[in-house]
Amino acid sequence: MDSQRSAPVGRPRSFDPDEALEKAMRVFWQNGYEGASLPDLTEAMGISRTSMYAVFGNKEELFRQALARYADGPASYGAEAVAEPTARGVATVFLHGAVRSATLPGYPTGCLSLRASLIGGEDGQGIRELLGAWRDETSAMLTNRLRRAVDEGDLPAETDSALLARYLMTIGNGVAVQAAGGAGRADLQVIVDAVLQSWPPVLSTDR
Amino acid sequence: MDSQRSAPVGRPRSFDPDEALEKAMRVFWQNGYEGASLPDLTEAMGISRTSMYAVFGNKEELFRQALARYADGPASYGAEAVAEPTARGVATVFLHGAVRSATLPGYPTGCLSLRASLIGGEDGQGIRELLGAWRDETSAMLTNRLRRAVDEGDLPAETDSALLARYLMTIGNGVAVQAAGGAGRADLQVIVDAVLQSWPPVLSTDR
DNA sequence: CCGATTCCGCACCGATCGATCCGAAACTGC
DNA sequence: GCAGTTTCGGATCGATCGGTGCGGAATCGG
Repeated sequence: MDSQRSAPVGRPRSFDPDEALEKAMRVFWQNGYEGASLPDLTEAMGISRTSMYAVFGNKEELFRQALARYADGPASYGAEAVAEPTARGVATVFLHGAVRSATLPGYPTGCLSLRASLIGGEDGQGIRELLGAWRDETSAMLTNRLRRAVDEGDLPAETDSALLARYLMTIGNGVAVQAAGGAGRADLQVIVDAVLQSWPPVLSTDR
Repeated sequence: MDSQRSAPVGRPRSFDPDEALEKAMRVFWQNGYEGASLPDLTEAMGISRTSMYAVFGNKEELFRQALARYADGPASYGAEAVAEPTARGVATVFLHGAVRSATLPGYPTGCLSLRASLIGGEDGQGIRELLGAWRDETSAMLTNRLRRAVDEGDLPAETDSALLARYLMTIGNGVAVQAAGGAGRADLQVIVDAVLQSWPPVLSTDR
């Protein structure tokens, strides 16, 4: 309804919140949640401490919005993957997206949520819950999509779709860690191609 | 030479350094390097702040020794793997070891070095170098072993042993992340078995 | 020009970090 | 018993953390 406030009088905002959020995302991506200090963030965003609190509330809320931007941007390959018409396409887009996202030129390597989640401390509990929820959401999205593939006959009837989703996320996580450790895009591309070569994997529970 | 000091007179040590190091390792494993505070560590070790500094020097040195204990204990599967007579055995022991180590009952889930490495901050630089060195050491160990397998005809002649080692570490890292996220041992076991089902993987650089 | 509004720089808060220092208690060999 | 040595709890240090409050500069509508 009211896209404009009641009385927008006074000094206008001198910076672009979207651009500031982009910078904040990169800092969190690079340093993790607790590793990114307020001076780090505000300096990168080009705004003062005061403005950050006025616009975003606090550090945790800033991270929430940065994560949302991350999920819609560099990490949108999950949503892209489930839109593929075949299960093989889902796996291909997902793993290729993981490689591309973890080795984006001009961005930190690896995965933002991974760098931010593997932290201790009691204050980071809300952050861990947030990241856990996002991870579970991705997992559920993949699981549902793969189950549909089973129903459609695109995957063997005995396929455990949840386990197969976990399989994909395991490879994706490994790719992210490797990228954070300095692995190049070409190497990781070859690795996920090798994984995709044996699709679908034989996830036999019995041994 | 002199296994005993010159004049061991005075109050004897009232705690077992080895046992204390074990406790410290668990705390680091659970909370990461920066996430483990001095009170956390000393309380778990059952010793005072003073004693910790007297015995280990500082927090970073304590972590070094805890990591060494980790590498010789729960994470010794890397060394065990390269002792296998076949490349398939190497991969099997490595991946099964990764699963077992990441889901040890009574221990934190996941991988100590992963939890400790993915942190920012400027003070953690020495820690990151230490963990990077250990990772590179493992990588080199696997690479050399796989190269030997190529020389012995145990793997195809055109195999890129370094890339194949990276392939194994990628899966292992993914397993560690999944375990840290709550994945159970049985699921991860099935996943790595599926990976091993297509051994050796087709790591074709050309597409 | 003027009041209103919003920005920013800066000082400040309590809490926690790793690290150090000190006095008292505990145990050794003589 | 007596010195010598080491342990321990606790106070303390400087630095940094996330978060807040304040005053001045800048920019709007009127």
